[in-house]
Amino acid sequence: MRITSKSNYALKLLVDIAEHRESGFVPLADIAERQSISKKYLEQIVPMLIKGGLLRANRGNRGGYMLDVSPDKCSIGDILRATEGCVLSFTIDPDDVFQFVWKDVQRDVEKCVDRITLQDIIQNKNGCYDYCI
Amino acid sequence: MRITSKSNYALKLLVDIAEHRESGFVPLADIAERQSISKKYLEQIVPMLIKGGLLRANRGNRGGYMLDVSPDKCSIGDILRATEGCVLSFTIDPDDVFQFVWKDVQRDVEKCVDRITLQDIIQNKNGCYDYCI
DNA sequence: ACGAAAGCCTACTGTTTTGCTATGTAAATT
DNA sequence: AATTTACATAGCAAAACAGTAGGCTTTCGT
Repeated sequence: MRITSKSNYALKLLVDIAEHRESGFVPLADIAERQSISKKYLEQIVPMLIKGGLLRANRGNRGGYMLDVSPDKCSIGDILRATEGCVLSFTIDPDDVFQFVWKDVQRDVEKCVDRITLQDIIQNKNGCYDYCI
Repeated sequence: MRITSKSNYALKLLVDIAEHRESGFVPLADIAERQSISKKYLEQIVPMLIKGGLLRANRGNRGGYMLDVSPDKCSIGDILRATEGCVLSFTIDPDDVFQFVWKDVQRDVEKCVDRITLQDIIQNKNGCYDYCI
């Protein structure tokens, strides 16, 4: 299993927006600079987060992005589902004898990542691990 | 995150060997045929499992493989660590601000997969999910 | 109405990983 | 010595990853 950089970028972006949510819509250029991520690459990630219901956009001058959920309702699982399609995938024949094993792993992992929210992360930037099993 | 077919093959191989462990060393050719997996591909997977301490080999006539741990001491986590290098990897800068998040996810996921053993899988082939969270 | 500032869309590219196949070598048992 | 097994290494097509690049569209402020 592997976490891609895309998911980490999405996390950075969402936390950045969450932390600047009083100032209205946050432009991507600002995020890209603050987080030192290629703006062009972020532009590809952002539509996934919108489709996933996590972000809302406003175009034009003074536009940008805004959270579409409260930080305590946005989990790592939500981010992964948005950026990677699903939390845990496998290329295994649907009627393989051991499919049930990986399905179970999938379910368990999903529970893990759905337990950690943006809120937790913002509050525990120093790493309190309160949300862990 | 993604489970590769290699891990599923390793699982099949280990379960097969576990189920035939009364008859001594199990030759790879038999496993390959029973599980309909390319023997040549299995030959690449098997050294990883040996290095991981899960398997023991005997060469020559009447040779083959044998479990080097009891089925209740061999977890899905052990298999993943052997075949994929680790349970959950990420290509994220070691001093990234959010490393701790993925480290925590890693730790949680590890707990999930270390809870499921070969024994469980052999006994619950019908999918009882007793070992799940 | 206009221009700048923002987001949106799509194509291309180098690199790495995956999922094998192929060929040959070494060891142990009979 | 012959056979049966495991061991080692190389190669290769397809997919996924991690971006880069260029141009188009919408909206706000003046």
